[in-house]
Amino acid sequence: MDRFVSTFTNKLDAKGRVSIPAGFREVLARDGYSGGQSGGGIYCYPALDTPALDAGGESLARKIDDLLKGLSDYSDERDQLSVALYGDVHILKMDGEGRIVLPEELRAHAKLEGEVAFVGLGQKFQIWQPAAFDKFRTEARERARGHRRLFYAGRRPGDEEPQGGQGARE
Amino acid sequence: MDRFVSTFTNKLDAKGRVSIPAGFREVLARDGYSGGQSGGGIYCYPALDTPALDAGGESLARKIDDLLKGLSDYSDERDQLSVALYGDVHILKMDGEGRIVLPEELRAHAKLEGEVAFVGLGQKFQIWQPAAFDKFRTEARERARGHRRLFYAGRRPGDEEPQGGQGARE
DNA sequence: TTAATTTCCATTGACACCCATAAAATCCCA
DNA sequence: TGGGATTTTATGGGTGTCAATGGAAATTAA
Repeated sequence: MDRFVSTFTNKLDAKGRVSIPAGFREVLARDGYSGGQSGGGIYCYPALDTPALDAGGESLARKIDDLLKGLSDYSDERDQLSVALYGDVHILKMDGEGRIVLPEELRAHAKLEGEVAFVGLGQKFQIWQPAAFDKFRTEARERARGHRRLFYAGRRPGDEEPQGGQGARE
Repeated sequence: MDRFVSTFTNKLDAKGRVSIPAGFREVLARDGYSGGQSGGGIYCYPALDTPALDAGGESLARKIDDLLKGLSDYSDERDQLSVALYGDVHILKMDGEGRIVLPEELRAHAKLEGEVAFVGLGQKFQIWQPAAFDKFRTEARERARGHRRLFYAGRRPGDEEPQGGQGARE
């Protein structure tokens, strides 16, 4: 696996620790995660538009860099984005059991307590309060339904989806 | 065989396991299935519009990737679509006997218990509760009959339904 | 020293892996 | 071409392993 996929719910203990799903740990390892001082760690920061946390490894960090490079050096826009993207970033490292500690600031933004949901989004993953995520997911599905029309535009009706009906039988 | 065709019904055991039809396993193997960590596994997620599961191999995964590539990186829209497309995906791997374990979330969406039907749809396949699929299939036929006039009016004769006959039967 | 982390160890339970059996399909040869 | 022999599938169940979790010990900070 080389991208974050699927959703897992783990427990946040009294010390603020939570296990990173084993599958995500593998992706992070491939992405150049190094617990050691030199490099990596997990990049984690409050999502801009939702009560969730964005998180990922080196490739996510590089991506943010690239995004900023595109903006001229002394623009207001760049400054604002820099603050928004870098200012709240926390670099988390895993303990021997693959757990991280979520700092208070991050927990507060996503209103985390008790249980947290890890949601794979391909190149990065998000951390949600499970109930909030359920709601968000429902809306996301609605919208995906709408977008599907775009995806399949230009195809012949009945292509791809089985709705055409005469699918297989035995 | 290089695509999923026909319908097979297998048993879901007490551990939530079910055998993938041997024919489908072959297609998956060709599609680059690799039990190993690096690559594939079977991609499986709740269908958007029906109480069924969509499933397939690498080519299905790539298809999802392609859909997301078109979206700008840090848009809210992308996050939502990512959730709908990646967040619900489960990566299932087969055991030595060619079985997969269906997680509770997936079983719930399709109301699976006891027996499950594997329905080949060419590039991917679906997993249904057998009774629900029967019902769906007959209703789909009704609808198809009703709409056919609209769809194909004015077309060249012989341009019949897209999926029409070649839908495998067994 | 007291509080707060971080590291280490123990428990639990889910799941991957292994072997066994039954049913079905395929082969093969008289 | 019929039917026994062989191989493949499907399915059931035992068991070892690892992920997730809880808590103690050790280290650092204040």
